[in-house]
Amino acid sequence: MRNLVPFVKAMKKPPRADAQRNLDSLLEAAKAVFAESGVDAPVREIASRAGVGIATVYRHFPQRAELIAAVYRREIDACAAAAQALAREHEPFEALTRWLHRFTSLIATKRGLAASLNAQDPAYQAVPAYFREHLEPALQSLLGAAAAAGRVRNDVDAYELLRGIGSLCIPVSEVGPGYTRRMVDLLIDGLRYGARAAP
Amino acid sequence: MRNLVPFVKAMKKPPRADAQRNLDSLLEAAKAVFAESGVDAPVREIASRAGVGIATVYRHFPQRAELIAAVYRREIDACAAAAQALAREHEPFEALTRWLHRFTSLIATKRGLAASLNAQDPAYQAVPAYFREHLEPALQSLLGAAAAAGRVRNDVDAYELLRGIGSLCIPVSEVGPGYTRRMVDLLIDGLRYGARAAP
DNA sequence: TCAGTACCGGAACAACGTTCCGTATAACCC
DNA sequence: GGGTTATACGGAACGTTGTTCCGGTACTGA
Repeated sequence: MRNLVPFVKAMKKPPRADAQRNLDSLLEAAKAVFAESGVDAPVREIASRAGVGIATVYRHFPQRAELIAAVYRREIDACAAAAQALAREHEPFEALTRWLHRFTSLIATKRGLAASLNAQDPAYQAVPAYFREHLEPALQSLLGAAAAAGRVRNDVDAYELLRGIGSLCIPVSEVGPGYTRRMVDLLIDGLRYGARAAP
Repeated sequence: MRNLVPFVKAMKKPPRADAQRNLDSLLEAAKAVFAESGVDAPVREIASRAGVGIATVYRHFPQRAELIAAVYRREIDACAAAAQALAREHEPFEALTRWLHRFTSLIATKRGLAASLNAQDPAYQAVPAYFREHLEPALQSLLGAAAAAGRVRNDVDAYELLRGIGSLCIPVSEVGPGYTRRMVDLLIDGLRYGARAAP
């Protein structure tokens, strides 16, 4: 039988029951508050909705960005996972555009998420980091496949494209509905301009 | 001789000499502070640099956006004026791209300006308004000429393009130098995709 | 049941935008 | 030049946020 000591050492004690309860209601409250007031909602509002003190929020999430990432983790992971399915079911360019549109609505439908993704404030830095870590590989492969098929140019960096679309998802005043979609499509058409089949 | 009364009535009294002095040092101070700390710099910092009280700032510029617009008014106007010269000296598509790049650097080189251009806070609303009023007509004519020449598609709205580029100018972390330029060029290539000569 | 400690809540501090009001002074008239 | 008035001034004060600190609470394990 293998020596279990290293595993036992690596295991950390489970958190206290009340701490876990608080964490759960915190995530639930944050999700609700983010939905109705945007991700910049005051910490106090999230805390009071969760029925906990302010310090409890900071104890679990020293940086606001970690809370944001935790709330949207599932959706981000699902978006990343969708890339493989799309690649199987569609030809490369179609898969790419469908995924980019999915990514767009992931970001654009959460009020303030796009803005926080692009914020300079160091408290938000973990948000783009989480996005990069999970979504860049997904886009990378779709982009590579479409380029190999000669449907898009091959000189565009996946992460930069991710950030560019993220910027275009920031809501803007005085524009008609569908603005974000039109701009993202324009960027996608830019990908197609000058595409050449691989030699 | 024409009746001068309506004109006299329309003329407003010149401001008090000290008020004008304060306005001047305020603009100068704001320009300096914006350059070194970005356009989000605290009002107190601008006031103290100008040697005036906080209330004086608010008296002249009730909305922060008005101060921003006032500081950059000259550069915005110059950018608008450049459109005509470019249209004279270059063929339509070349004129369009040169102008878009000029617009890009106007925005991207002022720290925080792009972000304030896209902010949702109503206190910043006058910034996009000023940009729209002065720059949309300029872009409109360049875009129309390039579309008429069949060099770019004709289904893109000038104001939306302005806002899209504005969003892409928001600085982003973890990307290499030239990111903004690459994204703007990608958008421009999108304009070219599917262009048809006018019938 | 009881000790020890992990965890809690809210007061407290700092930074900022914004408003208010008593005071100072430039402009005008005589 | 001197007095009067409207204009403009400055900074204190208030409300809202992010963030930290600390005295107290209550869960866990024996």
